[in-house]
Amino acid sequence: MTPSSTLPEQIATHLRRNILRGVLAPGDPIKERDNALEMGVSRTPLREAVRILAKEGLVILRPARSPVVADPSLEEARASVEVLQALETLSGELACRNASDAEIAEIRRIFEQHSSLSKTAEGDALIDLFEVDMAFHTAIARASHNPALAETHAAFLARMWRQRYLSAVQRRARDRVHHQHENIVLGLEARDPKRVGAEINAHISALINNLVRLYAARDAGQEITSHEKGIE
Amino acid sequence: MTPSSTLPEQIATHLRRNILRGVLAPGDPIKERDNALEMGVSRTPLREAVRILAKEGLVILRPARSPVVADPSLEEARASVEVLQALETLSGELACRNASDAEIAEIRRIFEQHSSLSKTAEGDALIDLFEVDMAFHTAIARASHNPALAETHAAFLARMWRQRYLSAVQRRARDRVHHQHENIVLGLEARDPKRVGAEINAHISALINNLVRLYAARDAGQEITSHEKGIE
DNA sequence: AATAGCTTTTTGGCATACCAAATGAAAGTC
DNA sequence: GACTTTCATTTGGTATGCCAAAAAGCTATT
Repeated sequence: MTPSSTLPEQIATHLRRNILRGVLAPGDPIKERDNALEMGVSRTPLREAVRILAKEGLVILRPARSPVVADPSLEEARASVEVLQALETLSGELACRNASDAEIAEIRRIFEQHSSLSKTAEGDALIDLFEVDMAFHTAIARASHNPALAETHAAFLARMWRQRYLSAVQRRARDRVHHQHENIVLGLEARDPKRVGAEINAHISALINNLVRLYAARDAGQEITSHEKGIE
Repeated sequence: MTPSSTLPEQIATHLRRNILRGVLAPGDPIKERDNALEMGVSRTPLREAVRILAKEGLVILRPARSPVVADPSLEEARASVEVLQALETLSGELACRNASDAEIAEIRRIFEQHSSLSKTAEGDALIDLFEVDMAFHTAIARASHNPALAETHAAFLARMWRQRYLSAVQRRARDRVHHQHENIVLGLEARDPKRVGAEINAHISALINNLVRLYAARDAGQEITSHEKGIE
């Protein structure tokens, strides 16, 4: 997907995907020796890759300890999404002012691609669906013509990657997401900052609600998981 | 010699101070070999330190090229301050909801310290004045009780350190800053998010105006600087 | 049999050696 | 004399080796 120029970036992308797909579960340690040999690279670039993921908030660094895959509490996730909300709202408002017609047309194209995928996606295709979803939001951030904003937004998106993934693949949410995305696109085409801002706010608020439910479900299943661990 | 933290972090702090104090001028390359030997450390930790500063936006990384001390254009600075504005506004609004009375009292204390310093500060004391100014805004961000927000805010503050410093020490701005800070404190004590948000917005907007003037002045003096360079 | 202390092993941190790409200078050609 | 091409030097990127600290396992003692 990303023919990233530098090696550490490629490794980071690889690890990121593994974290997203659950191959590396939250709480798992990332041992630099093992992963380095496993991926056929040396420890140095892998080390840098881990720093990149740490900066994105996907892994936690501890002094003189194995980094571990981040496992944010509900409160931590909510706090990050709150910031994400402010960033995306600002993105939308600025995009109304600064985006070119071509950029808005591109955003609509991504929206329609997402909509059609959304109707059929299942199994592994869910990851594709999700990546299109992320591309939609990223395109809006870039259309703000504010590089610092787009960059920070991308960082928070990456940080909430897993949470948004778990939320986005739920069947029940898809219709709502479709309509909210549609309204955002319509607002951009009308270049109506108020409307876009309000729609994005509602969109992210729904995400927060989803997260609350997801965490509640996860915590309910926690006991079972610990039983399984005991059996192993 | 390991009182505070990890070695890369210490190196980053050292370089950061040098950048902010102007020892390393904007545009200067950071050659990892030279700096490493100069500081008596190896390239590996210095390399990591540079990455930390890059993440903070103080240095720019280019593929297969020496990193250079960032020298943001007016448009880049304006873009960053725009994000800072959104972050500080959100901080203020959340602080109205989440801050403890003690935290708000502390913010007032910082405000009053800043006000009294502002009346007399000159020369080197300007740095103290400025640091109190930064502490004021940082305290509000922390009072939001949103760690992700406080962290990101701190990052942008560091990124704009030099710009805000140049702006803050201007005599002409001091009265305005005093009144705006006062209104922010009053809004916080009344726990009125609308008011705090509006005041912070105005405060940062004034900063943007200041930056425009500062950059205009700097660009006017640019020719002289380039003459000096030519002589060297 | 349980626990405390010690030893072994694992793992991350730092230094350094090697490699490849980019830059600047010098020389040769048009 | 100017431009291009090439080669040397500089500099970042990567691999690897060594070291110190932490975790785990074992033994000895109570």
